[in-house]
Amino acid sequence: MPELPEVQTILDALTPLILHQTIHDIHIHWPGVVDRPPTEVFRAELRGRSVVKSKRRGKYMLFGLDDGQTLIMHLRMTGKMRVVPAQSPLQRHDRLSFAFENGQTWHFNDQRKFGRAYLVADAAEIVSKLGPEPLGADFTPANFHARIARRRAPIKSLLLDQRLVAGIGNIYADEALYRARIHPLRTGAELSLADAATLVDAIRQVLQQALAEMGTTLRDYRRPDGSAGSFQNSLSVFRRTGQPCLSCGAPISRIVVGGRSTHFCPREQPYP
DNA sequence: AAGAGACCCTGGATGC
DNA sequence: TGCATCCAGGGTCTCT
Repeated sequence: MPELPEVQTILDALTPLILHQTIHDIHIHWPGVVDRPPTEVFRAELRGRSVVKSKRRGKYMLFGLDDGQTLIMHLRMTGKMRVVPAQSPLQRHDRLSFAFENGQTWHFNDQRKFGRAYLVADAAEIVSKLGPEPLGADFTPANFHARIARRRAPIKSLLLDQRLVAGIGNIYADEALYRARIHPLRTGAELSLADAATLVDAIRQVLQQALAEMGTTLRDYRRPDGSAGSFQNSLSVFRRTGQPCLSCGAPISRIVVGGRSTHFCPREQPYP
């Protein structure tokens, strides 16, 4: 569930708590959390290491280690991070814990077991398939339009395709399409260059605002200190089915697109 | 190649 | 109250 603004907010809060702290033990509470390498290799390689830099790529968190390897984590739907004293009790759904020499422990908690950890020599192994960062310089109307121009899938589905643009999930896809006044079922091929430019701008604006508000808390998302974001108070369409459009008053519609619930204003976002 | 659907899980909400 | 069903913010895989 965490999308770009939530992942960035979590990483910003987490980084100062773990940077340059030496890991002296690794506890894998549920082995499926480690995607690669095999769990015993994962433990052996990480013991004695420290994180020397961190960054976000799409919805992935990348932790550069002092030996040059990269620890990559993805929160998927319900993943959370917290850093607490070592004597603090484990919580239900804790999947992976890193104990530091400074007496603090970094826990990864994930109710639905979708989240994953990867330890790789080259981060590209995991993130090279991702499209451009939506807030980066190469996410331009011309580039985006060129990549969707021959696609017949609904634009809503294309926004969720991380190979086209990285970091957008269901909430911000719906919110961006509303701001751009584009119906979610319009296909990529139907969108003009001007439409693409409007959408690129809407994506940037909604993500920037959500970053400023520290993300959207619906049920599970929490920052590492347990506090919530506030963008849920700024949602225009997401999970507002039947409620009046903030612009025209028409009731917000909910449909399913590509298996995902999709919310839009039928008057502000007409199907042409 | 691109698109649709199943699947991985747990638990909260809803319906009977 | 108890039980069944549906639903969830993501990503990957298979099939067509």
